Amino acid sequence: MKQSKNRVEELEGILRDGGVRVTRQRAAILKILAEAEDHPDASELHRRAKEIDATVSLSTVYRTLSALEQQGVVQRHAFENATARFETADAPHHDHLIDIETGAVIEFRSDKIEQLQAEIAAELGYDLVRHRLELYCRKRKD
Amino acid sequence: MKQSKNRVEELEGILRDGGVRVTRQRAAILKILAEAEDHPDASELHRRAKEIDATVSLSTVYRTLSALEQQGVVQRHAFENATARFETADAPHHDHLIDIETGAVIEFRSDKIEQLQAEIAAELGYDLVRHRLELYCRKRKD
DNA sequence: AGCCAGTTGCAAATGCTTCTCATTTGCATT
DNA sequence: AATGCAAATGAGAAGCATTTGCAACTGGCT
Ligand SMILES: [Mn+2]
Ligand SMILES: [Mn+2]
Ligand SMILES: [Zn+2]
Ligand SMILES: [Zn+2]
Repeated sequence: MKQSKNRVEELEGILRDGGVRVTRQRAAILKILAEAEDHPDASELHRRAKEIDATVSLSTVYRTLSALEQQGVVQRHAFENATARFETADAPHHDHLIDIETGAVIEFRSDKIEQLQAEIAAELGYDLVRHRLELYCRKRKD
Repeated sequence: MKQSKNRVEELEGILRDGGVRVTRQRAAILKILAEAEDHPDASELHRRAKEIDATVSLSTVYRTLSALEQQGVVQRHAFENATARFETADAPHHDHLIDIETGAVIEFRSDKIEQLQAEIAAELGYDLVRHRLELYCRKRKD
């Protein structure tokens, strides 16, 4: 709670510095994003944001998410046949494992894979700018 | 040319065996798919298929692609903000590098990465069913 | 307090993909 | 070769997530 408040102020600062106004609606969306521990989509964020400020419209959620994405504050994910999902970009880079039975999203990180990807790109004459790695899995039956 | 003809007949056989009728339209779409050396989207496949059979409709392209996908004959890819792209599933598994400047798609395969992915899933208590790995790159300036 | 470009809500538009339905067709059977 | 019928087709409508146009509002700076 304390930290998420600081987080929100930090995010608001980033916006202001980027010449973006911190409106009532954006403050609500930022708070929701900072508090989120999952990977909500726009309509879920809208539902949550309305609890703070009932006037927030879905358009503004989308517009704000796009703005935050451009500022590098938020990351957008497009998992297999699903609507776009979002998370704040404060945590260090990680990839996702999706439980194809429940839809649960689990984060992981493999430095080896990260390195191999850069090597592959280099071998092909490219610089790796970003990547997408998603593991679609089923819980192991033991 | 010779091989692609055989490939088409092979594909038609797979369809027939799966209880799917081989229509004029589907034959055209299969031929186009077998000949394709890139990763065309539905509308591009439609454009190409019409050169063989002008009556093919975009609806049928989509319907046929879905059918072929279910039969495991075709694979669908959803690259970053782009329409779905397709390729036949006869080649061994590989992942893709996308040139973010030109849109070019380059195929690659890393057995190390493939193995690491399975290991990561296992460590988290899951069986890896399928995955998606895309490298978004820029050509190296030397 | 006053200004004004940035922001908003709403509704309409967008773009890809899927669906509906009347009509046609593949193909197994005579 | 003719028949029967479920599967497949074309055309357009519908679906759905996301974006956009616009008139009204407002954050943040004088
Ligand atoms: Mn995450
Ligand atoms: Mn490929
Ligand atoms: Zn990664
Ligand atoms: Zn792979």
